[in-house]
Amino acid sequence: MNHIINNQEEKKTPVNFIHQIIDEDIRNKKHNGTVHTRFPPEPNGYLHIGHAKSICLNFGTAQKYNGLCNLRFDDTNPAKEDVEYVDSIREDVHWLGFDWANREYYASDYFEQIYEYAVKLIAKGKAYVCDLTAEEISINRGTPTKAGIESPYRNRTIDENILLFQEMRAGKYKDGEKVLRAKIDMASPNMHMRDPVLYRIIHTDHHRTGNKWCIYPMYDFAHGQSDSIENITHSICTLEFEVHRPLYDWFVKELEIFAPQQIEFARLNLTYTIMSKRKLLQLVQEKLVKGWDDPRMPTICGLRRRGYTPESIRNFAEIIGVAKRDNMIDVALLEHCIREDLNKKAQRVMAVLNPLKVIIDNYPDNKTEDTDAINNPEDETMGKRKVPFGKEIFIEREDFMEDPPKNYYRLSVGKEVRLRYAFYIKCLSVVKNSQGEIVEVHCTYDPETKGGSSIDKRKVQGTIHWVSAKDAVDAEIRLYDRLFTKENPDEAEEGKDFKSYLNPDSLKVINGKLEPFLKTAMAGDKFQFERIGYFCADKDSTTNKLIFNRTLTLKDSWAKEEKKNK
RNA sequence: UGUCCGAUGGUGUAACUGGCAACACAUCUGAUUCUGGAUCAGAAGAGUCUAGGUUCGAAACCUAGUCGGACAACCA
Repeated sequence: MNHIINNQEEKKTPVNFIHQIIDEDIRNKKHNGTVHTRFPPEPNGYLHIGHAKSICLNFGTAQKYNGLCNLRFDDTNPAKEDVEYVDSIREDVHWLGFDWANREYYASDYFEQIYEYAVKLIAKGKAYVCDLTAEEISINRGTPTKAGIESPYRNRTIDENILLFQEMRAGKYKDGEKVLRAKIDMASPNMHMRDPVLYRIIHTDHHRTGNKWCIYPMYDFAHGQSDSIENITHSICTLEFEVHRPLYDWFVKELEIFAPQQIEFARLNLTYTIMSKRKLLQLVQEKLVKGWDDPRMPTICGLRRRGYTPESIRNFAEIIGVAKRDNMIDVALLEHCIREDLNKKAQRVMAVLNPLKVIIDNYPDNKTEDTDAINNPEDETMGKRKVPFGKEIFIEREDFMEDPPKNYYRLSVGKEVRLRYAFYIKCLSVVKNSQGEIVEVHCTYDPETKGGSSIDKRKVQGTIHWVSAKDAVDAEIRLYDRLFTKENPDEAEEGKDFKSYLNPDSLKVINGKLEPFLKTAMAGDKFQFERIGYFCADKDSTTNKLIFNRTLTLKDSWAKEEKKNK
């Protein structure tokens, strides 16, 4: 029985093309049916939602096929890399919910082995030391439509090459003076096969190997070999490496080592978001955001601070699928994923962000009482709490209107609404200041409606949230919105760049009134402020100052309605 | 005037590998509701880039074209 259900479920979930390839490999008993993947970040920046897609794919694939997934740092360029990034990457992958046990590897762990591979290539007459400058090499490489020309150093003897390469390693030469190149084909239609550089000289300390090396392998000469050393069966990467695959395979063949299979998929693009590490770094360095973990950033740490859950991000990665065509996914889908998750989990609470004072004229002057509020209507096990009620309360300014449109359910003079979990109140009058702004609303309450329902079952159209003025807790609320105003900020018009489309309203800081339950909120705690949105306590909070980040608003069909009428 | 890759509703992903396009998001109705949330029911929206071909039958296979992307760091 169980079996049948599982089968049906499997049919329902579409199998992406990578898993189809793996299924086929397993059928053919390739690698004895085992699957071993890796997630290979370069520690030169923080991970973002695009990496999350890759992480979920690599670790998820290993899980699905009962295989393993390594975490491997691709640290072959000491000039750009740093331990700060290593630490953040570790933290983010863990937070997303994946574990690599003791399989934390570094390409730099393999430098000695990779060096030996290079020597082997030289010995086979398949690599040579070249004295051309970077610029000369670039010119000689030709263009995609024009063949390159061979380096004058291409035909050095094997012995000479071995010696020179040893000397490079020994530090005899300055940065840029010599490189080791593969000897392949300067006329290849694939630019990457035109005698690519294998090793370059960089006299810079490496975050792990210190000053042990002054020559470092290039990506192409390190990545595939690292995969091979780790017995990676399926080396999953993004589309731009597709043209590198012939070179990847060439090294494996010439070196006669274990052959992983490189498979490429399309990277994630999100509307109203930039994903380039370089551009994200620019936002941080130019202080256009407050750091890598600014809640507006698409970084994992930014999303975490914004209030996203790992589950929601994993679910998102699952839903968007994996394919080879370029894509631009609507952020609304990401937002749907977090709403769906938080709706099930978030503690409900009442908070007033734009307070308007309401005085209940017929409520006894010094009385206070508790009302019972449900913590999460989606999850009974979360129980109830007490919310204090009194003569003076705050309600949301938007929940009162002097001349409301016909389908306005909320409070206005002469109308009755329900205060959530408390009483029905009816508005009598308003008090205005000299500018004509409403400063107070006077109401009467019906003592027979405690808890929020009346004995006579009379209907009220609206239910609004409130906070007892006397008991309210003040808090700073950071209202975040999308960082860019343009769907694709990378597609800049003439004379503009992505920064021209930064949303000036991506952060608004206000002060709100919260129900006292929130007093003890800890950084990272997530709540639904009823009728407003999802919020989470920020790490900037202190014992005497609470700070909340808005993760996102609730869906608001009234706002939609209002927009339509305009 | 190169090589490689791709093209299915607004967006993304499917289609048991040849049997007349499904799911999710978004959109719009309606029901329901002590959150204008959630939930439930429903609607609209593509005939699969184009042209040929193979076939009883093509989104799928073949050919040509069109459009889009990647590739000319001593970056990854």
